[in-house]
Amino acid sequence: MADAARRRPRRGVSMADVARLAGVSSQTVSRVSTGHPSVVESTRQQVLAAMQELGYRPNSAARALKRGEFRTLGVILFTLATTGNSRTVEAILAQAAQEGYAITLIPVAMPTQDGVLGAFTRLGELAVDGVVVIMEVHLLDAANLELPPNMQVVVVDSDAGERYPVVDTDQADGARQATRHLLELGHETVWHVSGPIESFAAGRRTQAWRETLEAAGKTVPPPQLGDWTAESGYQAGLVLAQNPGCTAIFAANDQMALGVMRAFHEQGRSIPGDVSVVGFDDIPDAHAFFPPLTTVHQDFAEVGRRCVEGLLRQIRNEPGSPGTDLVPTRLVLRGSTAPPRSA
Amino acid sequence: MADAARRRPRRGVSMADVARLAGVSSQTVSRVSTGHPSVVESTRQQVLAAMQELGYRPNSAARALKRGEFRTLGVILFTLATTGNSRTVEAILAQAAQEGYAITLIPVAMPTQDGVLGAFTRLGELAVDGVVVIMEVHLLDAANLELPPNMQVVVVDSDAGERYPVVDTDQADGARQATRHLLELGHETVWHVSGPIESFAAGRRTQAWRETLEAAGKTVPPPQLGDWTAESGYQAGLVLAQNPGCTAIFAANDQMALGVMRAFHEQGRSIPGDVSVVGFDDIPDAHAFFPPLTTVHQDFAEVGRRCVEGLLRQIRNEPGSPGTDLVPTRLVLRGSTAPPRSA
DNA sequence: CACCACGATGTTTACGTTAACATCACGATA
DNA sequence: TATCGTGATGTTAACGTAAACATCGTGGTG
Repeated sequence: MADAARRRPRRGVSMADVARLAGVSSQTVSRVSTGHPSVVESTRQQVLAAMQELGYRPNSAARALKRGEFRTLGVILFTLATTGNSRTVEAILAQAAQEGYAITLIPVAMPTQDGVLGAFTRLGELAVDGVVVIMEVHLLDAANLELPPNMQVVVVDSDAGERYPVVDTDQADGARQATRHLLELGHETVWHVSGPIESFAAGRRTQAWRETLEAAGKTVPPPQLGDWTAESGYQAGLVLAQNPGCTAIFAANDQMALGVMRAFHEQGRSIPGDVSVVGFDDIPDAHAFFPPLTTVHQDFAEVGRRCVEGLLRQIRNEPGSPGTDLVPTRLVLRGSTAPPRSA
Repeated sequence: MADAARRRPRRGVSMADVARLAGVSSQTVSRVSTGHPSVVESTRQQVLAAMQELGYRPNSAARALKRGEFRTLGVILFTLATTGNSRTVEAILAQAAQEGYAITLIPVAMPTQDGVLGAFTRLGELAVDGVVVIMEVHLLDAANLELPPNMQVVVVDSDAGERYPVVDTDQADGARQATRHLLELGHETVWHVSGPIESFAAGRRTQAWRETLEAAGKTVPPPQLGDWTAESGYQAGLVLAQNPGCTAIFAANDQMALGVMRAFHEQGRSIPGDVSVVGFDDIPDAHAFFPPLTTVHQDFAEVGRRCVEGLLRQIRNEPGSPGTDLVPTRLVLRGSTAPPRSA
């Protein structure tokens, strides 16, 4: 065990070491390492053998220094705990890997915990060629962090369209589809459990819900304010369950819909018999809820794909389409919605 | 808009540029940049002003090359889609940030998609000082990927204790607590919905469930095989619901428990009246399930903390405790369990 | 047979930073 | 006043790689 530490050389094996052993120049080693064509097969084999023997690994710092690029993208976020964030990151990860890029996660502590970031206070030191910001840009400002100048940026879920290219799910259209679906089933109006006010996505969903009701000439009930958690949905559900006139609910995400449904179950109200519920996100569990949840499907994979493509386009200095890039949503019909009893 | 591209210099601003503008040597710029004490205040201000004006950002590749370390840890995983993985990553992220380390995510495509990884075929090129492997090490082997020699490694959720340091939740104890709880409530025996066979964690949970039943002299019903998804839990639930003797179920994770409960609800069987259900993980939504789920709480934050600490200890060549580091679990009692009707 | 083209390989240099050492000015001390 | 120490700043070199250029040998062509 103790020799494990001893065995580890302070510095790694370099091209020069490999070159010496293989009896070639280090440039030839470099050529083998990068797959350059003009190396004769016999030489290549010698070099590969030497690499193997010494356990050579290219030093990516030196490589990045020489090439002027890291082949790494940063992702700035508050948390991975929300389904939306982790799925977006996963999609970005997949797409970036395909393009030969690595992903570095950059957590931003909330303003209240400032200083926790330690060495990362200065975003500028990051070894990345560009960043995807998965949060409200103004929250970044609030956290007293400034995106470095000359840094390529794409923003998700934000109103930063003026300042940066934005990729986002078509929040408004999704909310519109959800609300219309409930109206078309014959419900008098649709009640709403919203996300937190500081979220741009939540704001857009609420706004589209309101506009859809108004356009249909329906009354607009006061929205219940939630915070994305199932618990907040439960609390909202307890309030709504008091109201016998409430027969249709649009929750701004699936977790809150889950909480709402629990509240109604506990009150002995049936879903969708007494009340219809629609969510937003289409998390993997949504179809296993009781009843399976009708919800707005977000195409996170597509969001991730467009983020990476947009960012790489900027990095490669290719012409890009600025402005907001909207990824369409679609309503997935399941068992949590039905016409009202009276209909 | 077009000038945004033009404005961007091909190469960044270097210390030499700052030094020239500030009228000092680049070494002094370096000292300011790294916060070295022996720089007189007036000089410091000049340098800072020059940095500001030129938009200087230190080049971390050069820095890493010089220092011989990246201040970055890699996390190797298949997916972020499972709650366990994303929460573990989040915890690792938080702890690493506190230590001044960045996190690079390294997705490993399944063997069937080999080649997709492109530039990452050779794990060795990664710009990391060490890696956390969140997967079965033998699966890494199957994917034809080899951990580079001389790379510092910590493994989560694996049986690799012989080859690498391992940090893991105490799977066995959690499963034991869950099973015992149901037996103590008076149930004849406990049925089980397991995770996929290739998962070490799933195997340990199943094994501990079986041993607990045997130790109590109970019959061991055949486990239902799931794959962590709510859908597979639902399928298992449909099977178990056929069996009137089944009054207590231990599902290997919360999502499958969710599916199981839906199956029982659909059959008109009440929970916990007719059947008690226990999950594993304690995902945030678990207390919003209907009914709120009794489950085994995993301390992901602690797992992440110990991973990072263990890895940094290795990197810093400090004496570490090898072997498997088990993080305790605890059973959280909620509304999905009760004594059997007959009791 | 002289010359040239081309492919394989070697040599030089620069990427941006920082450790180590060198220098310099200034004030304290004998 | 000569000397020395101290703290601020400058100079040099090296980290590992790869682009650019240089060299060498071989085979083809007029």
